[in-house]
Amino acid sequence: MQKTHTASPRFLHVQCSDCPIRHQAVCARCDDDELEKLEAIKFYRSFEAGQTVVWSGDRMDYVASVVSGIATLSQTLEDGRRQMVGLLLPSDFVGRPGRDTAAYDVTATTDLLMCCFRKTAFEDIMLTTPHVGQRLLEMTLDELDAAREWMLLLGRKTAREKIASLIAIMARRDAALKLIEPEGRVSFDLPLSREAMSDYLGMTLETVSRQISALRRDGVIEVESKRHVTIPDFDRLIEEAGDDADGGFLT
Amino acid sequence: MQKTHTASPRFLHVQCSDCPIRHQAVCARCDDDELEKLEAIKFYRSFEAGQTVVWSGDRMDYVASVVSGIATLSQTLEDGRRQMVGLLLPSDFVGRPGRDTAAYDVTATTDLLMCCFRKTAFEDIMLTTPHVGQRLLEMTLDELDAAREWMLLLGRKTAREKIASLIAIMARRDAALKLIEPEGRVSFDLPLSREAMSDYLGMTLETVSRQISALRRDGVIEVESKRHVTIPDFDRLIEEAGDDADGGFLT
DNA sequence: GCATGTATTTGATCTAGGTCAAGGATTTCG
DNA sequence: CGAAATCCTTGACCTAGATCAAATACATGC
Repeated sequence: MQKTHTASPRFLHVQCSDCPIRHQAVCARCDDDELEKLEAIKFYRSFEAGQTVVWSGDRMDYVASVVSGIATLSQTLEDGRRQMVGLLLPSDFVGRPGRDTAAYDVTATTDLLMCCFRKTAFEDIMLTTPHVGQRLLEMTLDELDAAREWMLLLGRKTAREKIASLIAIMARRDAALKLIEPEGRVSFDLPLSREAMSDYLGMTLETVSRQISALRRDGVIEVESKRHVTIPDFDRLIEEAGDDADGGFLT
Repeated sequence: MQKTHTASPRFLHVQCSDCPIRHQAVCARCDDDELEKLEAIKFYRSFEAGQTVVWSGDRMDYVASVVSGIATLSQTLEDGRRQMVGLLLPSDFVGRPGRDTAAYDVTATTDLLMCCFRKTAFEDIMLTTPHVGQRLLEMTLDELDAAREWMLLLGRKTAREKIASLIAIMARRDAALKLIEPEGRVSFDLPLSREAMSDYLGMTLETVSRQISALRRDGVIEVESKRHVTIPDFDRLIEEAGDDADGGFLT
């Protein structure tokens, strides 16, 4: 499943970490000329943990890429039930060319730095620079795959499987950013609060907490502090996640 | 939310129904020259209701667009739990340029006719014809939005809301194909079996059946035969679906 | 150090929806 | 027409996870 698409956005991010503009996966294939054009229309915005970047329905006249920190996309029912529908880690892209209002609430989960491009100017660049559009298509298709894996999780997995899946996803993405292969023991910080996890998984935060405790009791994970976990045996975790062999590129 | 992207794939389908090749939303903006190139690499495939088009992981060396009938994309856990992750109605697109194996099981729910394009040839056309890629990006972004609305449904809606949502979605898509606005009374055939609905909604077919009965008892829908329903008051249905005002372009 | 506030864990209970099982209703095919 | 196969409905019961409530950890500012 993953073999064919050569590079994931995260990976590109790491690859080019010495050059600020190349942090933007979307322009990974740009030459210096093109980067200059992008440079001209870019600006940075930063947010504190907990701040809202935009509300669903608000005008959003830029597209952006996460430089550091974590943001979430979520949807809400009028009575307040909330479902996360996107998790943005460094190098992930937000915003939709061709649409001028945000479709989801975008929230900074940690302190967040985003590199933004004015939308209309970005659209112009897309017209003259086909590979930016092509790259965006690849990224969107990856996101669609992730969303569909996520749908399987939401619709059919048990609470325990959901938690195991999420921990595996976070471990993998963390490892990807660090360029460490997830072999054997893996140790990392959970970037999400219990509440955020519950929004991600479509369950309550109490159930999240209980299942984490259960996985700890059963030796699937070790919990050093509330936020720091170690996975003694990654394969065991994957098994608990109920995933198909190859398992997720869930964003 | 919907205002900005000008034309949905379904709409294009209807608009161009006199020209077979234009059934393919992806080439809606092609000129005659370009259509000719597409014509050269296209072929048709048909399937009977219940047949599998491809299994997840199988080689798939074409991309395709549904001409008539209905297909589903679904994912399965090893123990057989199944989640539908895509519903393909006429004019919808399947397949991913740049990937050579199917990521999901594709199944014909009804008799199905697909218009296929050899993948490598299609990719070549994409390189020389930017607007095909652009159109594909638009369509993919629409699908991603649909997937995310679907995630909200799977993660947070009650059984009753799920059924109401699904009926609303099917009614809307049916209406879109017929170019009839869903005002007042709407009457149509459910294109899915109870089991397929349960795969869509992440619940059991018994619960699907019970909730349909409940909505009938409460006068939200009228059920003429197992498969034919009438919606006396569309707004009432939307309210039952728990949706935000604007409500779904759920595929 | 102490008060205040927020995040997390854990317990006790309840319920929506799953599971198991039995009947109807429709279609298909002889 | 009747047998067989599907598909759908309904009932009785049970469990995973929600809900309500309390206790515990961990910060932060004073």
